[in-house]
Amino acid sequence: MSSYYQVAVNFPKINSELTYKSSEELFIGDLVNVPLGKRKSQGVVMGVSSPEQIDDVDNSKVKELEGKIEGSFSLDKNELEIYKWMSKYYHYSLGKLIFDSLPKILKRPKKPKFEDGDGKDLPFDLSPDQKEVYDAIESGLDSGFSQHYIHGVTGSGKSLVYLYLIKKVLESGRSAQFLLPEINLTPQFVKMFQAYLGHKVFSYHSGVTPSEKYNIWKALKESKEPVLVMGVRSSIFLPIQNLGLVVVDEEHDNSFKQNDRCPYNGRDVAIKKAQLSNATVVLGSATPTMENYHLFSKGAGGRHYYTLKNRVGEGHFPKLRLLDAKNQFKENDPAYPLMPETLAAIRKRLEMGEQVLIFINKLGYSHYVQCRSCGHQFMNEKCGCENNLRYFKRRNLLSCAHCEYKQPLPEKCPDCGSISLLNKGFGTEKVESVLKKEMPEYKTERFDRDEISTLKDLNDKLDRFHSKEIDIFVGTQMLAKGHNFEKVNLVVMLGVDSMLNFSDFRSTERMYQLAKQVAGRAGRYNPDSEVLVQTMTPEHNVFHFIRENSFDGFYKDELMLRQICFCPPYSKMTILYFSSRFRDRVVKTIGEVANNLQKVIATNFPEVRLMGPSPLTIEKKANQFTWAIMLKTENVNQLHNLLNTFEQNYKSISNVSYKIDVDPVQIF
DNA sequence: AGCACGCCGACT
DNA sequence: GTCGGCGTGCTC
Repeated sequence: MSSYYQVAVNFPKINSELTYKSSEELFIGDLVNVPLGKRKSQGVVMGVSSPEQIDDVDNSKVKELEGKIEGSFSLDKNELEIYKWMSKYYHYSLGKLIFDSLPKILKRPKKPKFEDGDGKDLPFDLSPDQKEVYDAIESGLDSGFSQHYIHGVTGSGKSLVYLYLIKKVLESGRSAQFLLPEINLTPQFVKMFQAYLGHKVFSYHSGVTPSEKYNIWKALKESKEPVLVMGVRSSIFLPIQNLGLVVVDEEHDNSFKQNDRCPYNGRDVAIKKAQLSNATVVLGSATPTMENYHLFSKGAGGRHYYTLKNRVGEGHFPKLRLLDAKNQFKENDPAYPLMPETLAAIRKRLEMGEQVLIFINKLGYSHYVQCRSCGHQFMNEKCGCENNLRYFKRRNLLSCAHCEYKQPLPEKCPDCGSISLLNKGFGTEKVESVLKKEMPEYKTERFDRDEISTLKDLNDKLDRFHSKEIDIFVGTQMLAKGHNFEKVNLVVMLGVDSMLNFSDFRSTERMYQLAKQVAGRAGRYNPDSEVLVQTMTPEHNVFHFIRENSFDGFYKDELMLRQICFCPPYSKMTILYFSSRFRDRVVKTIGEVANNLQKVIATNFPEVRLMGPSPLTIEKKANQFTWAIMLKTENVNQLHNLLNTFEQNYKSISNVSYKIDVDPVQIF
């Protein structure tokens, strides 16, 4: 006799379980092949029932499933729980979420090779500050779920506190998970942890091959001994047994947010996972997100908050110097975008035998190219995105930031034939070329994605900088994270105005975080180190708080603004996106959806506010037009119920597809 | 998301 | 007659 099974199917639009029958005995969590319409798909067994329990589906429609997936293993209760929570919270198909998150199931994986840690004695004692934080967290390690935040300035030794806590947890026989951004997960960092822990340490990131990922998965499922998993966002799905501690370092980092497929935030999933496992969770950052600072510093819901205010040893904080860049440049100024004071400051440092870092959050030579006589802007029709093409001079390419489109820069304007083309805006490549011209006696090189594509490139560049073969690094955010440069006491920030003008409610927060990170790169050993910022708005409040080194002041000021605009942490936010190849269809559909939602809100969910619809800043990307509706509320239940109502009633007319982004990080 | 089905215009 | 372009509907 065959049994009936409720299966979560790997299919985007199906977020309810489908019923199949099978003569083979299956269990909850088994991964199976299933027929779906005229095709085959995969699924996860979520429930088992006998024939008489099946009343909600026409019995003749129930199909036979095709058995377990070869080489697969079953998901345990903990794994299913976190996936189910995510599926509900992010309004995303459970089956698709699971199959997107699992490693590729291999029939013939390579032989695994895992090494135990060395278990050396810990090299340094904790400082009194660090010890205090450690003791407070350690005392709760055995008493179930608890949440902690370590707000520690760059160089305050957060990592050492993590290391001590992880060691303690492993010695008590439980496992630990350490989540961090890709850029901080260097082999050296992993080796450091491996050296002082007497247990297995798994490292999980984009460089790990599918075969190794599969083996780590399998090893964790079978392992009973305590392990440490150090990994990026996706490592949150690894089935770590007997989890006692979850650490999320650089909690504010945007790389924890996934943007394609299910748009989850790995940091928030990590907190939920710790809760479901009765584990301790520790978040850490030098620049907390407004949301978490608000929750933790108030001690909401029994959360704990600690600060580490001092740099270890003789550490110093660099001073902030602002240069007003208003009306500073004439067209074709040879030093553009570097002001005379900036050049002088750089030269002075170099003459003292120091090195200099320059940050620009933009790649390339110019932001866009414009014809001087007719004003034509280069945004080729062949590129399916409605925005200007960025210019890369060395490769002589106009390239799109949103798709793969590239073309050589034409000799003359396609509209009027003029050969006078103007570069507007600047990026790392432009600044590099200006410095090479202005200071040929010093060696300037770039540190960005354009120049560095492999780990080897990265290490080579860093080695050459550390050995003083290079005097000036011109880089993007790549340079702002994690590195420590002894001979650098001047960092210059350019192009920050485009960051501050951006119409995202988090733009000031991001400016503050970036400036703090950048400051953290320099001046640990020198009392007169400085961060020099060229800006059109030196009077902006954010600079005042950076200069005063007052994060409390900044957060207080910013919280007030968030309250006024009813933005997180004072509201919960969700964005609904609608896309189609045809603009009129998106506009029509989203208009109808907004009207219907307003009606449902008025009758059932009065605490939800709807804004829009409005087009994205770049309305057309890769030949798809996208518009959005924003929802804000303090009432999380009403928001989720409204989204459920929408999903049940939405019928895709003329192929307009939608995407739900709960807790968005990027706004349009 | 894909894939089949079916409707319609343009072709041998 | 029939090829193919694309709008519509469905997945236990």
